[in-house]
Amino acid sequence: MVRTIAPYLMGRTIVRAEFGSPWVTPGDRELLARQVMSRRVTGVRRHGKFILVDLDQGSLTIHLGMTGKLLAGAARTPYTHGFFELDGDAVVVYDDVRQFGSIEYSAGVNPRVAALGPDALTVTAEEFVSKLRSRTTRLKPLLLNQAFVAGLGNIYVDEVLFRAKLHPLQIASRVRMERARELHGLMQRVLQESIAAGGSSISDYVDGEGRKGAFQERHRVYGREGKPCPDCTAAIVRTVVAQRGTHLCPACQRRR
DNA sequence: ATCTATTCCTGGCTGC
DNA sequence: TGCAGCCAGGAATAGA
Repeated sequence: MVRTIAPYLMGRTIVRAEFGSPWVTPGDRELLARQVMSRRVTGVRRHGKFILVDLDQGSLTIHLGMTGKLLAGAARTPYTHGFFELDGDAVVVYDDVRQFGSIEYSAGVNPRVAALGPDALTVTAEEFVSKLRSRTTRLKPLLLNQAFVAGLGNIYVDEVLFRAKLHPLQIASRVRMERARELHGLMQRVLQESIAAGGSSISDYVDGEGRKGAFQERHRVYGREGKPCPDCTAAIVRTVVAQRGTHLCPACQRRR
């Protein structure tokens, strides 16, 4: 999303902003509009799942939640909860059917971003391995924990654990050093492959220009319950771990 | 520190 | 065809 929306925001000045949903933008929405009005976008970055739009004063922190989208040049819909008009007649809207996303302005570092762990794409193997092996919790909830590593969601945790041949309920501290190192490498590889494929469009996700991704076609376990494991042909199983649908190959990912 | 259940919202799908 | 019930890429929170 950041890669496709950045060209539409970078260097431009916000000339008008409107916000609608009290869920996406709690508090005073007119104040928020005034805070971003006439501000120039000096950077569009990401940390984990948070999109950081740096302004010449302060910054916007955007989380897409489950169904949020930033769309360039799109018309408003009943699901448009944020509207940005920029100089040069550019328009960027924030659409969000379920309204689990958020748009926040902060003068300094957003506190929710400050609480995040290192980004999954850039954390070093050394840091990842040592942090992982210091925790006594199970792998899946740990990898979903944004304060541990920021950026993995439910799809990618399942996909990464499958590729690493690790069971989602395995205790993190009991993963051997070498396996933890492999897990780190696979985590970054899967994320990079997905980004290159435009992401996973299960139902709603599209990029800043409205294009669907293709990585869902390369999922090996997520959403493939009952289908053959790509590695051993056993049937993929769906269970629930940490209240989240969890997909795994019971033969390849032995619990230990 | 870790785990569980619950909550926010809407739409799509399944089964009766 | 209609409707109830359940499920969904997230994350905060309360209580154990």
